[in-house]
Amino acid sequence: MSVRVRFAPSPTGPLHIGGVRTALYNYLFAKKLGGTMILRIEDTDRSRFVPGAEDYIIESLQWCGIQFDEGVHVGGPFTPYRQSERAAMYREFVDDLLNAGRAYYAFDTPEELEQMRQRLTAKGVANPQYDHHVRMEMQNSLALSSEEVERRIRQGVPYVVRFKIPELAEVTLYDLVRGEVTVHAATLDDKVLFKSDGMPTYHLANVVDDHLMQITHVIRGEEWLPSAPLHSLLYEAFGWKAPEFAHLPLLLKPDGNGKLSKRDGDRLGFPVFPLEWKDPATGEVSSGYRESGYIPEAFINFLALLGWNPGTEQELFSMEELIEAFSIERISKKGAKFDVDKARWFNHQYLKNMDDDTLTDGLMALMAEKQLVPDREYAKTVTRLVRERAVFIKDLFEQGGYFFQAPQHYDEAVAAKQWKPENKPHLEYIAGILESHSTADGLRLKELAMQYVKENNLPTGQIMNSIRLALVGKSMGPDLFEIIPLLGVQESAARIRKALAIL
RNA sequence: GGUCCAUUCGUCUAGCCAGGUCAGGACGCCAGAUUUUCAUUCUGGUAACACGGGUUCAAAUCCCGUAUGGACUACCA
Repeated sequence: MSVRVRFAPSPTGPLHIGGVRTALYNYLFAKKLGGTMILRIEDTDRSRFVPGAEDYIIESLQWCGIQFDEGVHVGGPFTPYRQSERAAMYREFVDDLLNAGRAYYAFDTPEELEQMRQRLTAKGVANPQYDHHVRMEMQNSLALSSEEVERRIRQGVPYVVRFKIPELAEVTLYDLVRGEVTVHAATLDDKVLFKSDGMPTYHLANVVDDHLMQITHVIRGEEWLPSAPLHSLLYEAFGWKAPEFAHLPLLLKPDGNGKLSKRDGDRLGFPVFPLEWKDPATGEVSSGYRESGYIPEAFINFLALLGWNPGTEQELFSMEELIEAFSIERISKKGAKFDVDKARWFNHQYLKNMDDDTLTDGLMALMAEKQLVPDREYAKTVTRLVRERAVFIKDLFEQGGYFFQAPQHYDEAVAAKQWKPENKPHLEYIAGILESHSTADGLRLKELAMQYVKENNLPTGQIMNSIRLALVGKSMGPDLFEIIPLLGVQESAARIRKALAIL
């Protein structure tokens, strides 16, 4: 049977990078095995629905290069792929469980539930929950007479349907990442499967849909591990073969411990979302990798290696190479802390491999935002000169802005160290050399300038750095005699004279 | 509190399943080389098997315990 996996997010907000990684691993696994990748939207909680979240999720995954064969946005043989639109079909499965005695009606109000928990806590019960200890003391079809149950249902008393955890010693399931996971069945509670609003809970819906959609492998976050035994029991109760499970380790905060959360990003200065997100209710904006200048391939490469490794020393992977190299066996069990520096390093690697034209496009766009319209060929030459200094495309402007605008001020620390009054006449003289020669011949200019420096026994470093300060405004950039021809000898000389007048 | 999961350099990790290597790589950091600066590049360095028992000639690797961390513990997913 061919492999079928699904990524099943809830449209309750922007997609977290942990979610992106889950989607990525599902995708890599499916493609590696020639399988099918499905996007299913789990929107059974109508109170948490956030407008725009579904589109955001789809756009994010698209940006990442994660493609779907079936799903809410592309259709497929198991449509609809949005659980709210599948609402009607869950009822029949609940009835099957009810008829088989594997589930029961429960009428308890939230207040009664709360009282039960308090009562158990007062009695010193370590783990107060709706389970075999208390189910016969509650308002449900196990404890009530069938006449009473029918009466309540007829009168429209709100109810939920709960799963009756079977009285087994333990439940064992095999996880592809962790091996056997065993829990004592007695510690499981009678989870709600069907809510009083007529919608299924996650537990029911995901099992039913995974079965109906013929999902072969459930690859999801570790936060689902505790409820996996319940799901396993549910498959058994339905008489269905359970899919294989793989629970992925969590993505942790870079500092301290704990699951990476929405707030960490802005607190620590890096995005936790693939795309920028504006909360429709509060208007609060959270930054995204795309807007921060990350190259999607670099982002994906970095993310893939957070919790998985190929077992070789290769670090740089295209999506195709990731697919080729991927295997669930090599997923780590340990949660991974997010490392911003490494993310930046990956971006730098990818940026270095981009061609001049693509980078020039980026620089041109940056300039346009600043109302500047440089000559494209000029911008391309600038790009060539400064590209190795850039981690992000936006750095091209940071690194090469002086090619378009003369420095507005001079770095004080550099000035204090390199700019000496006694050198001023010499700088004046070098400006003169520049003015009297052709822009085209950088090598010749360098020769002349160095010759002058040597003949007069001048400190090379001070002179050169002073010229650099005049042209660039600080101590950075390519070789001076690569800068000067591009700037033009007249402009270069003018900048030196301006600096001489000011400093 | 309870259940479950995890634990190798600061970080991501290889090595563990099939015990025997100076515990390897990458990011970061430090130093050096190059250079008129910055960056790149190159070279070198720093730095880890959570702890305690056991099994064994030999344990990062197998077993037990402890500690620490995390997830879950809703009519949320």
